[in-house]
Amino acid sequence: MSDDDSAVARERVIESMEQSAEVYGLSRSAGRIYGVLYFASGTLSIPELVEETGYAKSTVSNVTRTLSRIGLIHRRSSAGGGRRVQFEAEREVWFILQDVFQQYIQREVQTTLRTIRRAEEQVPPDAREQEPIQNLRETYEDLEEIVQLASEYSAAELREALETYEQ
Amino acid sequence: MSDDDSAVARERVIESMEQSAEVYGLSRSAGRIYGVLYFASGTLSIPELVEETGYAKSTVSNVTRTLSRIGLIHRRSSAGGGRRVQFEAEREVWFILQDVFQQYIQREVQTTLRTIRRAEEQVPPDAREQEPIQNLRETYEDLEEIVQLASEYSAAELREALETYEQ
DNA sequence: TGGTTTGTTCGGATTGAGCCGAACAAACAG
DNA sequence: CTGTTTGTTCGGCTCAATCCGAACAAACCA
Repeated sequence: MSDDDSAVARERVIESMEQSAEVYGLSRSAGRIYGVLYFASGTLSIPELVEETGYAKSTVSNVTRTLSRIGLIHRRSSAGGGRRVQFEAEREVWFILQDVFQQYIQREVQTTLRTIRRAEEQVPPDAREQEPIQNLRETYEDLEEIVQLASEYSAAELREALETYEQ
Repeated sequence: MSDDDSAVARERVIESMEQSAEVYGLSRSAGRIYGVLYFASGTLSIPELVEETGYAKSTVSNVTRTLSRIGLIHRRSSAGGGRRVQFEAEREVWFILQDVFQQYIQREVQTTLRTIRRAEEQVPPDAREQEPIQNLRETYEDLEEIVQLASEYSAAELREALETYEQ
């Protein structure tokens, strides 16, 4: 039964997405809802997502909102037609990774860097605390630049940039 | 009071580390304990960490174990002397980021890739599920290579590799 | 040897996140 | 205008993580 095989394979991948979602600070339900949308041909409404995922309507409502906000799925407000809101997965996987990355890493790096800089200004130059703070700031400045540049490249470009860099 | 200023700045940075720890999947206590060790000159024992952080002895014991396992701090078992176990922070911040990165991203990428590959083998080539799975695999293969290469470079090298890559 | 310091392990309290069902609001269909 | 379908919001339940204190083991000291 290759139809069964396909269903099993699909389910495996979606389970894997549930796990990945947890690693990246999202909920399991977010992983499954995205997965169902990723494999769907076209768009799905909230009742359809309830049917496909088994989650409660309220859960689907909440999770789709956060997924839309981050950019993992898109809200297509169909003006006409019976059902109102339709959701579609962002299928460009690299975009998603960038979005998640941005959401969690870039923001963290920037707020941390701001705090460190303020702390460094406050510390007298001869204090014992000056050197470790400066050290911290310098690494985070590198990191900020790296994250910034990485977010502007495609996966293939990034890979090539690293592979061709020999010194 | 520049002494106070130093103390305040130090506290700010440690609080920032608590936050960062949470973002990277560690506990607040882990962030604080690392922070105290980062600013300490030399090593600290568990009782000293209890005194400095305000956490219970059991908490310090558990957290230092996990931090050692990941590589954020180092356990210096002083053979002689009154106190037994001494801890020292890994002060090379880039190493730490690599460790955390490796712990959370690299492992996730590899297990995901394994699952995707298995799923792709299982799916018949003409199935509707074939194309999205293949798409997923290709992006993750790029990602695996990127993460692998990135983990081998220093912050400065990585930054330079990205900055000099123009096409 | 007895007492103290150190470190780990256990059970339990507290907290927060995730999810559900019910209640509600709003749009649509008959 | 009344029913139904859709979507959001609210309160509550459950479970897991975090942290604490107590109990225990082991090393050190007098």
